[in-house]
This record gives sequence, C-alpha cells and structure tokens, in this order.
Amino acid sequence: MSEDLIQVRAEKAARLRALGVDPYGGRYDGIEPVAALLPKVPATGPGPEAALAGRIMRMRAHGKTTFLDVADRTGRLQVYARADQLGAAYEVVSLLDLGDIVGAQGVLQKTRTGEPTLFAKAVTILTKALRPPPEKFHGLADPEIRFRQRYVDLTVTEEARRYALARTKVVAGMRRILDAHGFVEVETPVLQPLYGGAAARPFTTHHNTLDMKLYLRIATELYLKRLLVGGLERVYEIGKDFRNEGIDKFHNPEFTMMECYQAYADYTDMMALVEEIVATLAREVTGGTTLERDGKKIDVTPPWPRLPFLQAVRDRTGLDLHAADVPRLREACRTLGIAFEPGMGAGALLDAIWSDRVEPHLIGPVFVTDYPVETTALARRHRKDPALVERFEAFLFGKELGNAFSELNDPADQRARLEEQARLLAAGDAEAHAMDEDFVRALEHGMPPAGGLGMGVDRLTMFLTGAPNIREVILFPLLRPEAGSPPPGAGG
RNA sequence: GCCCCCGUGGCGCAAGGGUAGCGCAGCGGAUUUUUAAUCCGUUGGCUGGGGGUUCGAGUCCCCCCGGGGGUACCA
Repeated sequence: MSEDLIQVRAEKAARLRALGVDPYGGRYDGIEPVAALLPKVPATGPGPEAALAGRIMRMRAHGKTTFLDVADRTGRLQVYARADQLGAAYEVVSLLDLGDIVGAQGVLQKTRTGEPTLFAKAVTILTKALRPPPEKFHGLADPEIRFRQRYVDLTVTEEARRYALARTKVVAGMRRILDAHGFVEVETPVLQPLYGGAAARPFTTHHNTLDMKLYLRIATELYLKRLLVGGLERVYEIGKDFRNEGIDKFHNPEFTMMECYQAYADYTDMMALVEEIVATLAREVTGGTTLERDGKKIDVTPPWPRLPFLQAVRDRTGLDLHAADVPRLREACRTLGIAFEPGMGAGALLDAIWSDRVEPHLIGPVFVTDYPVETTALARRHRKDPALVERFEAFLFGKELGNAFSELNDPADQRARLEEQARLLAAGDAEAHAMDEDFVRALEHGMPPAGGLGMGVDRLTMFLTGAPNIREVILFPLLRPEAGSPPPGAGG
C-alpha cells in the first residue's frame, strides 16, 4: 500500500534528523535557474561554480557516486555527487528519493559523455517528499489525477507546465497592450444583486448579514459601462465570470474574461484591438502567426475578413432573414429542420439557426458583423440599418473568441430593449436579461459613445497553445468531489 | 441531461468465466561517469463501491460513485 511507501520515506526523514539534517530546510541562497546555468557549462574542462535548486526527477546511484537529475521551472540539469567530494555528507545523498527537493552547489562541467553537469561540492535536502512521484518514463496518463492533483501533474507533465506558463504570457501581454492603449485596469463586483451583460444562467448565493440573494457575475459589462459614465474613458478588467451551464471542452463554469471599453470609439476600433492582441500574443507564445488545431492551420495576421451575419446566414441557407419577425423565423426553422421552443424570441431563434447552419463552417480568423437587433440588448443600432446592431464576434477555428459592440448609450432605447428582455425572462427564457434600473439611470447621466469588447482568456490560451481541452489551460478545473472528500458545507 | 467507453499494487499497463501478472518506483545486495543506468534477490493488490448469475467473476448482469469521449445546453 501507499502507506508503506510513505512510511519508508518518513523513516528516511527521521534518519536525516538523526544526522542533524533538517529534511524540511529553509532559505537556500545563490541559486540560478537551470536555463541560465546551461550556457555556462564549457565544452571542455571545468567551468564556473554555481548553485541550483529543484526537484529530483531521476536518480542513478552507483555505490559511492550518484547522478541526480534536478528540475526547476526552467529545465533539468544533472548533478553528480561523489562520496570522495562530499565526505560524510554523502550519507545525505544516499537518503534522497525521487521527488525530493534539493539544493546543490559545485562546478559546472560536462561529463565524458557530454552531459552538462553540476559536479557537486555540496548537496542539501530542502524538502523530503513523502509520497512517490508517478512513473518516471510514462508520467501521469490518468486525466482525473492530472486535473485533481495538478501539483503532481505540473511536476511530471511537460505540456501542463507549457500551458500554465503560456497562460501567464497571455494575461501579461493583454495587460501590456491595453495599458499601452491608455486603458486603466479596474475591478468590479463579483457578487451582484442583479446579473447582466450576457445571456447566461447565473450561480446564486446568499449573504447572511444582509440576508440577501446575490448572483455571481456572468459578465463585467454593466459595471464597466458605469465607469464610462463616470468619465474613466478607457477601462478594462480581466477576471472570472461564472455561468451555470454545461461543461465541455470549451466551457468551464468559471472562466476568465477580459472586457474593455473605449470612449469615443466604436466596434471597428475593437476589431483592430482584437487583431493586435491575437497577432501579438501568437508571436509571443508560438513565435509566429500561424495557429494549428485539429489538423487545421490558420494565420492570424491582420486584417481579418469581415462577414456580415445575415449574409453568412443567406450564404448557408438561401434565406434572407433581414428584419424577420418571430413568425417568419419560426417558419425558417421549420424549413431548415431546426428545433425551437415556444418561448424563444427572435434573438434566440436567430441564434439557433446561426449555431446550427453557420457557426460550424467558420474556420477563421473572421469577424462576423452586424447582428440583428434582437440578438443583442446592449449594442447600439447600426448607423445604416436600425434592424441591425453594430456588433461583431471574432471566430478562430470556428469557435467564438470575442464579442464586441458599438455600445448603446441612448437611455430610452436601452430601457426599451431591456424591457423586452425582461418580458422574455418572465415568459421563461432563463437567459434573458433582467431590467437594471440603476444601469439605465447611469445612461441617463450620459455615457460617451464607446466601443466595447469581451474576450475569453481561456479560449485564447487554448488557441495559442493548441490545448485540446479548456481543462488543460485552467489549473484547477471544476470536477465532482472525489470519494472520501469532505461533504459540501464542511469547514464552515 | 442523454449515448458510448473506462476504473486492476504509488504510477504505467496485461489477464475478457478457471489460482491476478509485467514494467517503473520501493526494499536488501553489488557498483566512483550514469542518463528510462546495469546485475542478483525481494515486499506490496478483497481488481472504484454494492448487489446478482455461476460449482467458480477484473471478466457476465443490475444499481451507485468517479473519469473520458460524443451529443444537447452554452453570446
């Protein structure tokens, strides 16, 4: 049993203590990352002295010498420990296990087989691992363990580290680009008395002292626009949204969204921003502008094509649905053999047709533009056609990456559109908007015309890294509790 | 939600009605330039849980738990 394996390691920790060595040491000075050490190893002969710290991934003991492969965040380096160099301290090396965290100091030099190596003058145990690591060659194959015990996954799965580090590049790069454009980063409430800004079902929770129902936000949009009213002019937020919906390879119930709003701009400015963000980050993460997924390659070099929504629908179905009302849209669904619910409004019906007939054919990169007004309660009407809104969605590999509008700043139009949403909500459309009186009041104070954008950070990371599943780019994806874990509510 | 598949020592895998095996890791021994080190020896499993069929069940059936894929839902 694993208890035996743990016991063996615990006994080694005890033996280290008996030698006067703390198996859970503290600060270890003077180290450099492995990636910085490797160039310092001379082709022949001894190089400079150096120190490193990391986890033992492999170990080869030869009696009075031991080779340790030590890994840090940047790579792996072999450490060579000899009894005649370390003296009595070699006893410590003999008590090391795979998975232990060690520090080593010595001379950088290649071995006779050409392997860059730290010839150790000192080896220190910094942390004794009590549990054995996964199999050293095949690693972790069980996705359940990989996601539940990400701490183990990250130590042995190269891809897991690659995704995690790519994600930080994505987030940092996004901030850098937005900051350079004069946006300021803000934080808005996660707990909201009224949710909005997207069509989705929320999570609900409760505040005890105030005894009030609260929702976890499904979007940051309505608060960020209040800040435009307040005169902050260019704002963005990168944070978690929560949507109480299904889980699949592109959806996790909590996910990270970047939303930004730029006063005096419109949706065409947001297109340029999307192009810049995606192309720049593609270069930083992949080294180029070509992305590959499911055997398909796409080039994200700007500019991306623009495809009007109704034109795309017409191209795929032969139907012109411009300004179509509910009866006509229902008829179209029947003609196309697409199922619909009685409670669905024009927006939902159009979305059904779109999702069934058009979206699967989009590879991208492409901006789908100018949606029918019913699909979107928060976007400005099209300057040339009041049946449309100035909105686009960015598609990569046929999946939505981002959504943007010229923002609606006419309080009367906004009120009417939200009232229509409230009517749909009352009629049973669980994803329709609720009326938000304070938001309308804010618009009545005057919101500058603006372009706004929302972009999925998890999805962008997937597209840039080729990750097959959103769970790969979320360090701790939602899973059911494992057997034997505390029941819900424990720990309160 | 529905359909299909999977769950076997710490990890990676066999065994598909007839006594549960192998590799890695572990333990003991040899080994002062190895790198999935090697060699000799060796510990460890009520086969996710429960019920059933059978003389006999990892194996067949039912229920439950967990996971994966697909599908539905999903700005």
